[in-house]
Amino acid sequence: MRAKKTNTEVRREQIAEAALCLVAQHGMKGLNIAGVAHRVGFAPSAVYRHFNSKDEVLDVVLDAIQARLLDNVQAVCEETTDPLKRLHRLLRRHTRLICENEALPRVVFSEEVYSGHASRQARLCAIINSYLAKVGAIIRDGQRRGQLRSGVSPHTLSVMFLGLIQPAAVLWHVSGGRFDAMKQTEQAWQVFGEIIRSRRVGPPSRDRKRAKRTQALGCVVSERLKLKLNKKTRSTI
Amino acid sequence: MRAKKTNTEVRREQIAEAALCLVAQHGMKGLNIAGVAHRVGFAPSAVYRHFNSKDEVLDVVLDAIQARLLDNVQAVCEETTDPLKRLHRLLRRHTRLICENEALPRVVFSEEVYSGHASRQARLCAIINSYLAKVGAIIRDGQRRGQLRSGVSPHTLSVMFLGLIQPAAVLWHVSGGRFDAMKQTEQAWQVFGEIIRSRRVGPPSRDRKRAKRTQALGCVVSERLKLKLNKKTRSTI
DNA sequence: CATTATTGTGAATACTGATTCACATTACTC
DNA sequence: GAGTAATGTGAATCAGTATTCACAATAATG
Repeated sequence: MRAKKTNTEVRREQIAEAALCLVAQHGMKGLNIAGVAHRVGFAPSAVYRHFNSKDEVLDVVLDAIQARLLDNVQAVCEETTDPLKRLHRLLRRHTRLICENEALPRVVFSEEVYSGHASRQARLCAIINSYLAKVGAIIRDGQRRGQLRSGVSPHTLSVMFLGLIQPAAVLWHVSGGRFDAMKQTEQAWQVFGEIIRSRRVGPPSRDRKRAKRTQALGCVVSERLKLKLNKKTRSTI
Repeated sequence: MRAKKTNTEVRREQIAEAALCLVAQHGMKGLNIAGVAHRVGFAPSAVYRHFNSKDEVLDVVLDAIQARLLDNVQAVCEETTDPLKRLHRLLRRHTRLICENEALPRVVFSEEVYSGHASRQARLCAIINSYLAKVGAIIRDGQRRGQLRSGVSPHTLSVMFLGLIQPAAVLWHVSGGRFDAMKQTEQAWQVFGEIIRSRRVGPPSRDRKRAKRTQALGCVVSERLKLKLNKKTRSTI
């Protein structure tokens, strides 16, 4: 039974989808031309009508991953304008995305992307940075509007934001789903959210007369610490 | 020139070291029997005098990684008894460990460990959990001694602690060392340290008469939040 | 309908890497 | 020093997988 002749654009999408699916099920070692072809309903050699090499298939897989990550940011930005809510929702979305698509971490951390091919590693770096930039923009916006604490660079905070998700995702993954990543990130958010909320800056505790709080959960940070943080604010990336 | 006959115990260590070195230089794909043998000064087939399979080589590599991680914890525990200092130093050590040994993330996130072989994935899970348990013990100790805030489970905080390191390490790695992971974790520590320091628990801000701070950088957390966090405190892992 | 470009197929190729094995050499034991 | 167990070697085997190619079928075009 010969496969029906189908337009290349359609085939490319089918192949990308099949690839993601295979990775989710069997990891990157399951991402072979024969497997992809079989899943599409192909002979292996047919793949080469639509891609020049396996590497090109991986490239479109990365495209798909980038799209999903950035779509999440856009979605939360459309859902609400409150920076805290945006971050909270993004946290949830991101966690869910990773837990529901095992393919993502598998591709990202695969030899071929994470530490193999230099050009793809650079692409991954660019993807992460574009994501961090968008998260950073949300944070910066919140700082300007006075809803998020200033005194810590948005970039540092955006990396910390990522740090809420990553270990939870890793644990979820290596525990075979037994670790509750959503619960962990939710609890971590309570702690993290507490510290990124804006608060009045007060003097050290010896002189606490001027320390006034404007938020129910406000914290006090010393001027000294604030300066210290500001000095180190620019990352080299 | 024939390699000198050497005791199996010595050979096993040499092979494990060679494997780690190869992974650091060329990633997991560089970890092949021929490469290991060449680095030891062997013929490939000689490896099988000391290991039954490549899988067993990977197992001792995991042993080595586990040892390095846990050694760091023990080291900081011997350096100081102050929980905050312990965590801070562990953060530095861990970051340095990962940045100086690219092999670690490459092995941990490799297909063979992270998502391939189920038994090795379980071992990785056990390794991470033993690490988290030790970090959690430091935190619990600090809570009991009143130096770290209570109201958040040590486990949640230990995962967050890991979250300070992981994204920094990932960025350092994919940026080819251009991202300054030490700087990032140091800045993140300033923020994180601020929130895990102990503070007196006060009522919501409406009734702030009872809110007293015992620390210069103390923050106030509502009873409501504290209860909420306590409820979710036990992880399922 | 005839032509042509596109797409699909199966076999063949080439390469990589783990593993085995019969045999050689060396250290150790008595 | 003879015998034995441990270790090293080179060649061969086996399996998997990307890739190519000559040819077949099909859709599109005129």
